[in-house]
Amino acid sequence: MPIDRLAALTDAAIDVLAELGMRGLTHRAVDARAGLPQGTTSAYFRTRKTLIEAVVRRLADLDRADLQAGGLPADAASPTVTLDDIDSVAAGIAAVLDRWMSTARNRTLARYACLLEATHHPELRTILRHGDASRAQARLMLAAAGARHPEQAGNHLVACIDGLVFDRLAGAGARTAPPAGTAASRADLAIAVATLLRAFAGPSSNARQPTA
Amino acid sequence: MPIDRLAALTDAAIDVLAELGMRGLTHRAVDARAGLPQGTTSAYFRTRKTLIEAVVRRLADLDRADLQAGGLPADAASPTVTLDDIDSVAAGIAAVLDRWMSTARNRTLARYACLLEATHHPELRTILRHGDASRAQARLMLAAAGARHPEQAGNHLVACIDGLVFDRLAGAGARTAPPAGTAASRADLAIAVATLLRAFAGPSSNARQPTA
DNA sequence: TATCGCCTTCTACATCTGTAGAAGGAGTGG
DNA sequence: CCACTCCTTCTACAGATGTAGAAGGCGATA
Repeated sequence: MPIDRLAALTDAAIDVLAELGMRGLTHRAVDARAGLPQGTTSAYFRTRKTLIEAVVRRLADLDRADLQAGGLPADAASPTVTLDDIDSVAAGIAAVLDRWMSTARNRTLARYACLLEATHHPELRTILRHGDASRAQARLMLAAAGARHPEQAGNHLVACIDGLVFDRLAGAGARTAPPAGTAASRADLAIAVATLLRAFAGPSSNARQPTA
Repeated sequence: MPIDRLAALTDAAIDVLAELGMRGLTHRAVDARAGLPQGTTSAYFRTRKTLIEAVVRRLADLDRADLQAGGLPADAASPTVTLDDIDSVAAGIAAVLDRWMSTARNRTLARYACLLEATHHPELRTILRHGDASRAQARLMLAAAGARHPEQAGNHLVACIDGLVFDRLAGAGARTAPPAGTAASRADLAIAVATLLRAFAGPSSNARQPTA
């Protein structure tokens, strides 16, 4: 099983997923998209489930590589990023997000499709731990900044940032927000992210703790 | 075309969509779910596209009804809600969100599936203006609270709140956050929403404006 | 009551999809 | 040169799916 063949197939599958949706993800569609003869995908992934699992695994791998390339340690063992200059941190995060929405648009859309799929296929959830590394980073950042409940605040922060991305890709933001890949998009995102960082790092996020 | 029959079919379709995903949404599956004889859905919605459009329309209708029942004016002509007591406003919003994730879970999941679908079917986007009313409300609230760029801040706010919901339904929050429908869930959501309201209403969200 | 129109239900069928296995071919070791 | 193995490609086929139209039933109207 040549590894480049597998990568080509799973990458094609990710594109198909992004462009045709979960419904369009078929063995034959992946063959066509990859420019490989019919039957190839079926030979490598005998069942559809294995195909989807391969996609999910590949998404996780690509995300990990992405994080490392962006300078953030994926294992979160070393807290490199601090909140000394919130605006520059926000700008960095905004740049990553903007790439997710432009260059890596298909990958991001495919990930959302898989997240939705994991809702009724729990076995995907163990692989698709999207954002786990980001979450760990966020926790460390917020803890270092003095947040009183960094775990909770980190979860909220990452969920909100994800919401910004989803909104621009699939929600109303697709109409209203500046188009991805532009400086305006990054600026708008940076404003939102900076606001979030300040909010969740500051004392206002510690007003109360859930009582139950 | 009896209206109750149509409603039964589209409601069943929403359930199918939430439980089986876009791939499982077939005429026959809707028949089965609705407990109606095979061929019924096919008779009412000759093509699959009309079925999906009916689902999207129904989702929009249900959302509108939901907002009105919740006391928020759907047309946003009258700004009833102010930010005088942020915590109580946040608690109210949290209650609505928690209902979306428990009682109305299927509907919410179906909406996300349709949003993703609208990515490659633009004609759905005109119908599925999810959150438009909420956005208008948010703008008014933030403007009344003195935000400098209420339009932008409102968009960010609604996107973030949606992110909180999506995270709990399909993301990591499904594992980490307190289960929907409980007081703990509402409390946790209320903390996050209050933080967001304070952040986007306050001056910190007005640090800069996109330059382009 | 007979006829008509409409709503419902059933059936047909071409196409698509998932999955398995056969056929072909290139490289390797004897 | 032959046999063997593995990878690739092709073909088969059962079942699902989208869609159209026929058959059946039921109330209204003359």
